[in-house]
Amino acid sequence: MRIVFMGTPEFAVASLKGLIDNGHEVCAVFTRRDAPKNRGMKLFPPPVKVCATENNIPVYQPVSLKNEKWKRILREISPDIIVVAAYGKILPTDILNMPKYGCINVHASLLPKYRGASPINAAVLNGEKTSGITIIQMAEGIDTGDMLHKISTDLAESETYGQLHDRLAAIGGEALLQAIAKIEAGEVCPEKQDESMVTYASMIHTEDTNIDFTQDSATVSQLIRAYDPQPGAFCYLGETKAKLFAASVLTTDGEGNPGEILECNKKGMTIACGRGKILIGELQLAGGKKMPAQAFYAGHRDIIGKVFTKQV
RNA sequence: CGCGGAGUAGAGCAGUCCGGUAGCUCGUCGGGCUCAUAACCCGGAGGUCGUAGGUUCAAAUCCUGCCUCCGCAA
Repeated sequence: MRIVFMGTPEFAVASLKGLIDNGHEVCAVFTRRDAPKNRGMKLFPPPVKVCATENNIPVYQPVSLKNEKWKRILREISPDIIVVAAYGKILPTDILNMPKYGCINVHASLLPKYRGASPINAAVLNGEKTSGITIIQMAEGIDTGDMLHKISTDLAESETYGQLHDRLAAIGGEALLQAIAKIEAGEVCPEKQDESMVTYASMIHTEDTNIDFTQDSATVSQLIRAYDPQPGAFCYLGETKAKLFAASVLTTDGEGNPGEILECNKKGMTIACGRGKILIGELQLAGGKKMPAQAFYAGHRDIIGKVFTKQV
């Protein structure tokens, strides 16, 4: 089967590698354009581009697929199927219908829950016990297509976004291969998504990652883990911005002064929430590197009793 | 040249403004106490202060170049 792969970030690399390693014919890779990033606004190639280049697969980086030029190129490649994984662009309807088997998408949630851009973060943020991968037959609209294949996985206690991301990326690769096998064998039975169960996980904004310690410990812990390690949930210690990582719930009851640092030891930093307490394993202050809470305490022996605040 | 912060023992920090003996907490090593310990007590090791120059009797500290790391913004 001739496959065109479309994807951009690290999450998609596992799927692409899975196709390559299992001998599928990946004729071309579409990915977003190299974007100016970070200090100095240097250009960075998307991870998928790096992987494709290493495997000598032609890479295309269109600004918009609506342009006739790209549709023509796709027609020339004439794939049997287009596999999309976190590509970050909308595919026009005529491209969705172009290949024999259409376009399928590797989505990192159990649809119809968490359609949209940040399904993995959303699962952690909302304290889900289970998440997974859904392979869908792409249709118009964001993640609306019929479901072809699903693999679910249970979240570990205090699992972070990063940990779940890596697991789901790997599972995504497996699910994709299984789905393609079913398609090739003609055994797919598309299942409609239950529209009454649909929820959305939209793009992450900075304010979403701002920690509010007046909430209960479970909610605070989930928020921190939902953005751990990237981009990192933040609050302030005095004037200094601080990102907190490796959060877990210590207690779920007991009133406290929200944000107050109660204790610091080898296990981490204990912080009071509106209800209950959480433990923070690592933190990072503006300008500095991420470090274990114990290391931070070594250089800041006066922090017990100080308070993390939502705003300066 | 997008804006800004920072490099001092293995880790985290102070000292820099105002030049003059290298300091703190943790870890580590040795010893002690203890039924025991992540607790406590005593002692030790470990740093050409990122790097290259400059100023000076004297530079972690003042000046200049370079390297590296980090936050913001995208």
